[in-house]
Amino acid sequence: MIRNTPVTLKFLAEKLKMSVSTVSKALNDYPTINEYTKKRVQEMAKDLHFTPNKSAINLKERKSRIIGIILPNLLDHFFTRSIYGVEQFATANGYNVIIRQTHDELEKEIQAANMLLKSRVDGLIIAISKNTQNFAHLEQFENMGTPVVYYARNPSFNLNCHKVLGNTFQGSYEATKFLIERKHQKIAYLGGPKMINFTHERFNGYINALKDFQLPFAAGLVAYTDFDKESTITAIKNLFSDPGNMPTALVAFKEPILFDAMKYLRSVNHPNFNKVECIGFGNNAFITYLDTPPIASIEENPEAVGENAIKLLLQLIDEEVELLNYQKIMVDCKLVIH
Amino acid sequence: MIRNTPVTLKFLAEKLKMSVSTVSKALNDYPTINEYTKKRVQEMAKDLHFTPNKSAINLKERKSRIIGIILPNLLDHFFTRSIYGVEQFATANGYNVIIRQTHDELEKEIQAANMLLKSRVDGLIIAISKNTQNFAHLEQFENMGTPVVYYARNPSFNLNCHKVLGNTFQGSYEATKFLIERKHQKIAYLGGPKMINFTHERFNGYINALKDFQLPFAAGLVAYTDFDKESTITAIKNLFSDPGNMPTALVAFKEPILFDAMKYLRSVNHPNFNKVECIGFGNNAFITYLDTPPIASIEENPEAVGENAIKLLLQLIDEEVELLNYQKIMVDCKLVIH
DNA sequence: GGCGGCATTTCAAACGTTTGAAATAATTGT
DNA sequence: ACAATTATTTCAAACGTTTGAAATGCCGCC
Repeated sequence: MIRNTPVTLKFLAEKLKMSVSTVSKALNDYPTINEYTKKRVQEMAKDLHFTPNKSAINLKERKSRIIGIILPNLLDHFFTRSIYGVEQFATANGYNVIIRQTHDELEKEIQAANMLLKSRVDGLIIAISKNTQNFAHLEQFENMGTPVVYYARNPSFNLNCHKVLGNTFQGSYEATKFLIERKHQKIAYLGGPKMINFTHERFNGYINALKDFQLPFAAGLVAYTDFDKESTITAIKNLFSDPGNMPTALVAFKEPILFDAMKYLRSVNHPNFNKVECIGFGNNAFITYLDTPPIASIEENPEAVGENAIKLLLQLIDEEVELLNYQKIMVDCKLVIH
Repeated sequence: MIRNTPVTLKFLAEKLKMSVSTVSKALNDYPTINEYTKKRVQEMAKDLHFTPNKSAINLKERKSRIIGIILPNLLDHFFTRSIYGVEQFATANGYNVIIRQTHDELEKEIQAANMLLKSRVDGLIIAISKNTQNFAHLEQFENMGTPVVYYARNPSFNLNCHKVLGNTFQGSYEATKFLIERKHQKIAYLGGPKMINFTHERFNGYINALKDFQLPFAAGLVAYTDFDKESTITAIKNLFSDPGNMPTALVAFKEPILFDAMKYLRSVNHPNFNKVECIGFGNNAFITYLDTPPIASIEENPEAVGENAIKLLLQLIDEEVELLNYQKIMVDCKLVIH
């Protein structure tokens, strides 16, 4: 049986022949309400399956108890895992989470931002798309006093904002150092899209490790891919083209890229294939199923990144942290040896 | 600069020295409003970055333009991919999506359902947890006239409800048939948790294919796992324990399970290891990176499942389909040969 | 019997929007 | 010039909740 008249406070009040405010206060356990009245109201509410209307409460309280999260996609394990951290902590604190994917398209990001703005989310967590250079659609939030935490992807440096990021420099450094300690002399770096800041930070980690251990840098040992298979193969061809400068190890921007690269090397029966020791960012769960897994992975701890982001956001919402007192939180990576 | 007074219709009205209703109607392009007035209002709204308050609109319109999704988790590629279908279609129709994970715990499912009920979602799409036997927490929605679409996981048969499911029987049948046509005589079936209806439907597909092609059924060729590695290994040990009844092919409930199984067989150097031809449900993108991939995969088309679910839900919301006219939509699987 | 004081309930406004009905202003025709 | 018509704007109520202030009822006490 479907109920036509919705069960509202008013409806309960009429049934019980008392005022709306009494009902409201009884349900919210006000001390001025008579115990017996409370019991009557609460029983009736239960019997009729009363559920407070959140829209009304939100309107009254000028908040939505919703936090928005904008990210490139959910197929990338980093983001999926990061959401785990966010969702768990958010729901434990009574917040719902609206997730919007951008597929790395600025247009979709703007659309999502506008929709979430209208929905009056209490806060926003965002991993910007790789094309985001202009932040007007995100600054709107702060103009309205809605806190925004940038996470996972680093916006351009001149933007003042709250950030929670993987310490990608450190991860890259450790991986390179690890390979150096294994006596590699020619370590290649396969970067991601140049639009993503991490590409350069990881490069810096790589280059700094080389420097610290007095290894020479060779431009021929660095190449970039745009995530798609084609450009990865082009990049890997370039890296392994100079017979006098053949890499024996590789640090890759991301594991799926690394796997594409390894697969290509194997498919062309590259003479050095099983000598090359590889490390990629990610530590994908599927690695255990590979016959020839990379020697190690850089575990980025996405759950911790997500958790730090939501924790900071909730502090900003509760004004435990000043909105303009910009925070930067770095989550260290961990080298996992397979 | 953070604005203290929120930009509301009232605020605009005061600035423009006109009534709230004129402003509202101007922004909604009412024909009775003077063109010049409209222009003035719209410009002012733009200048002051007016964004209508959704909570207020929701309250007025008695809807939220939010649809809820409850599912076990986001790490399973099936669900992640299914969300893609839902989200795309939902946002194209002006709906936001709130996703809640249950981690297959009934308690969390109930919690999520109650929260979404309070939030007055306009509709719910749910893949029930493996422990869901009682549906009281979900029937509340229909009592309020909020449509619910069960998807991906099949609730118990005596529940009258809208369903969008993968045609798991057909997928299982095709896979088995394929293996039979490759002249296998001893085909094993590795099922999932017995609490999940699909486990049995897939078994039926398997058994029917055997029957149709006059292959005998052997109880020793069937085993079940509970998703975790340990029980998978126990199951696979059982399947491959009888030397007189050694399987030469395997249909598995899900690919990660299959990979665990294959890995185990390889690790113990099982004599039959590279003779066994395997097929699992999923068609995981990762397969391309395996050195010894399964011979084929059952592609479940999760995006299509999600898309059908949201399409049906929107039709129910728009009352294009009667709420009590229960629909059952089956999405066929496709055998993908590697 | 009237009154202070307490317990309990109700009033009324507010949150920001929408919308049919009513009011007002502008225009037309005669 | 004035009613009749049309164009435009405003009023007022509603959506469902919360909450401080005001009202009511009840008790004992002198």
